[in-house]
Amino acid sequence: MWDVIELLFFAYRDFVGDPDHVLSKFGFGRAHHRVLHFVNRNPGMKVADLLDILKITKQSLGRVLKQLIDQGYVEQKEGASDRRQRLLYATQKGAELALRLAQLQTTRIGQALAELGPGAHEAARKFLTAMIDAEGRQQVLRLIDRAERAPQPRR
Amino acid sequence: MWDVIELLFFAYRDFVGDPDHVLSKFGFGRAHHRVLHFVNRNPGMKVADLLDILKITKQSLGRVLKQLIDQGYVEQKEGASDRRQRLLYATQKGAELALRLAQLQTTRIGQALAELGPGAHEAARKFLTAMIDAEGRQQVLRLIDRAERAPQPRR
DNA sequence: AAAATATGTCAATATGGCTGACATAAATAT
DNA sequence: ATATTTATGTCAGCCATATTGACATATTTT
Repeated sequence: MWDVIELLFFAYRDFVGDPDHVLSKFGFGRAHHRVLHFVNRNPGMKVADLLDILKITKQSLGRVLKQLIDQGYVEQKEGASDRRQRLLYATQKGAELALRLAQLQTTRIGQALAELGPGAHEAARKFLTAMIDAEGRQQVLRLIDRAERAPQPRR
Repeated sequence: MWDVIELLFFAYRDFVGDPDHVLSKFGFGRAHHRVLHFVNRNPGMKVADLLDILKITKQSLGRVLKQLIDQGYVEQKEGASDRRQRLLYATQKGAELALRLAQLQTTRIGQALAELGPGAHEAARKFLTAMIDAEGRQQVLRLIDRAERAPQPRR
């Protein structure tokens, strides 16, 4: 088990290291990446949803989100049914950056899985899923599933 | 691939969440955990080794390490052959805390692997290893291997 | 009209990174 | 024997990202 603890530490360190390097050139950090990633994947997301996913406070989110909006990576639209809501969308510029960052990570994942056999993707998915808190796990899977089958940006 | 990106985010979030909760009661943070963990696993480690593993600056390490030493979780000994070195050891108190934190994580890992089939441990290990930067990967594996076969605390 | 909700904002604080400069002791090289 | 390099520590200041608590606004629900 101890080996898994340490491998997870090192794997995650390198996994986030790729995008970190690019982000620093934009004056952004890991926090911006997370926000941009989830907004891009789930267009029309509410602020509250994002807070729930990231498990941070709205004050923490506020600063980062404001920067992304001010610099034109994310935009807000009033909710149609509930005008209090600010639905979040990645702009084209935002989507491009999100894609670029995700590609660094998918490249790493792709190479890793290619080194291993064919069942590796499924095995990794199952392992990671099982590592998530039992509560919340269904929610996470729903989120991913919904994003996966989404018809893509609706702006 | 995108699912793996997100699953890794959520899995890691919950994985470090367990110890974070305990650490906050001690006035410690994630940084203390990492230091204590590696020192406990690799008794007699040099400061330089630790810096290399954690990939942080000595100034960053300094503050955290000082707290662990001042509060009796870690102790330093002069290197036998090279008296400039400060070899690091977890005290009994430190080892106990490290163990407690590791148990939270091994419990999570154990439950996850138990949910999956018998080959899951090996599959997880291989996947995580393949996710680590190719350079450094051997070094990481050697580190883990050495710790694994170590005869335990030599103090 | 009152209460609850979604969001934003102000102010203060903590943690854990960073850079740069400088200090000390001990080992190594010339 | 002196000079250089190495291992470590420390001071001072900066930045990013998180926190809590209090309060403000607009809108929806009761």
